[in-house]
This record gives sequence, structure tokens and C-alpha cells, in this order.
Amino acid sequence: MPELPEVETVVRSLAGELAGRRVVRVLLRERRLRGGVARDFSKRLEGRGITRLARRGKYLLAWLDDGAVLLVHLGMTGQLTIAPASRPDRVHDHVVITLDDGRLLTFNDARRFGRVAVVGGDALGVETGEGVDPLADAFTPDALFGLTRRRRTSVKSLLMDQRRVAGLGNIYVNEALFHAAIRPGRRAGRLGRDDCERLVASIRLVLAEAIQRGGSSISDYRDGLGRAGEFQLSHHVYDRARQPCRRCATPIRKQLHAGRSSFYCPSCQR
DNA sequence: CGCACCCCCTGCCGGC
DNA sequence: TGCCGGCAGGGGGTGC
Repeated sequence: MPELPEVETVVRSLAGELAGRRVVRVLLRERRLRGGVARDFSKRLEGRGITRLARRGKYLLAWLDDGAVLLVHLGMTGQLTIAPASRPDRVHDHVVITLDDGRLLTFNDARRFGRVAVVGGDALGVETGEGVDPLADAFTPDALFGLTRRRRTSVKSLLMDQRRVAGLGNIYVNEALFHAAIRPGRRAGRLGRDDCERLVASIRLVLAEAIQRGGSSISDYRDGLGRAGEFQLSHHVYDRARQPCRRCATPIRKQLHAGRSSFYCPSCQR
């Protein structure tokens, strides 16, 4: 599921609900999430106030009033939702946080690839990585051009490497490369400045539209209030193998790159 | 450095 | 109908 637009949508849907709230109680029902949940997770959260929400790459950050940060990564199937106290228990509800207004903030994750942790504010960089956020001002054509120099890897692999660019996953890389008319398998080092200019603009545009439509709900994704997104209806290539290109009607091709499916139009993309 | 493979886990879908 | 293999938006590790 969740790439930058989905995490951003969760952040936006929860920001007003959580800012100023206090954590009353934490019920940790499953510690076997990615990396394992630390023993003191609940203790570091209980009694703390939540000051504000933010996003870094695919991480959701909730700043606490002691300077620490609750960090949530949704993995593939994670959902972080707020609901009335009357919400019944569901399968895969791994963390249930009771807030001071009685509502429940719940982390549900069928596959348990997600991660929750409380970390010191100064450890954020180490925990979340330092890749440039593609919506940040620092993500310029020059910056991307620099990242690609002397890189023999594919442009798709490079863009999905969270240590370099933080937030893009399989859906939005494929969509952005289609918009920029660049094939996923192109060697990063062979991109020209003009390619990087188009690619930065395409990434920004695709992400902005996706956020506007509330993200892509392929199957599991929901925002913080439980609502599905709609951007999957606007996909041009992702999960459209053998279907006609929306621009030229050529069948969309599916191909494996480093174990992940790539989708592209062999006519529009070069 | 780059990549081909593993792993982690559940759920769903299509084929037989 | 039921079973089984393959695949899925995530990341991490190893060995070549």
C-alpha cells in the first residue's frame, strides 16, 4: 500500500484529530511487527501529549511533548485509524491507543510488515533515513541529476531506494516514469538533464494528484478515518498489464525489475 | 557497487 | 468445492 501520498493522506486526516490530545493507555497486543516492538514502547507513550503530526518519506511522525517521536511505518497492509471507543476489536489490531477524549487510535496490520516505535527526536535521521523527500524544495532537477551520475542501476531502482529518495514506491515510480516518458529499466547514469527535469516535474505532479485524490486503494489502504483513496482509478500503467495505454492504446507491458513488477508503455516510454 | 536471491507475513485470486 | 502456487503497495540481509 502505502507510499508517500497514502502516508501524507493519513497524516492530514489525523493531524487535527490528534494534535493536543493525550495518550491515556496503550494496549500492545502483538510485538512481532517489523524489527520487533521495544519492551518500553507503551511506557514511553502513556501519559504523553501529542503536539503535531508530520511525514518523512513513508514514515508518519507524531511528536510528543517530551521531545520524543512516535514513528509509524505502514509497511504493505498497515492502517492507522482513529475511531470511537465503541469500535469492536478486529483481527490484526496490534496496537490500541486510548486517547484522553476516549477515542481509540489503532494500528492494524495483517502482514505485520509495518513498524511502530518511540524514538528520541535526535535519532530521527538514523531511524527514518536521510533520503530527500520528493516534495521538498531540495528535490530539484540538479539534485536528481547528481544522484544519477555514474550509477549503473536502473532509474526505477534508484528512485525506489529510500536512502536516496524517500517516499516513492512501486506504484508512483511506475506512474511518474510513464508521465516522464522514461522506461523503468533505463540506466540512471544515462539520464540527461532534460530527462531529470521532466522526471522531477512528473514525480511532483503525480504525487500531488495522488494526494488530492486521497491516495491509491488497491486493496487495504485506508486513511486515518477509514476512508479509501481514489487515485487507483487514475493509474496509467500500474497494474494495467495488457490493457491499452491511455495515451496511445499500445498494450501496457509488465516486466520484472529486481523482483518487483514494472509497468510501462513500450511506445510512449523510451 | 549492483543485483539476484532469500527472508519476514497474511490474504486473495486463478487454475486445476 | 477445495487445495495450491503465485503474487501483492514494505524493508532488510547475504553472497556473488
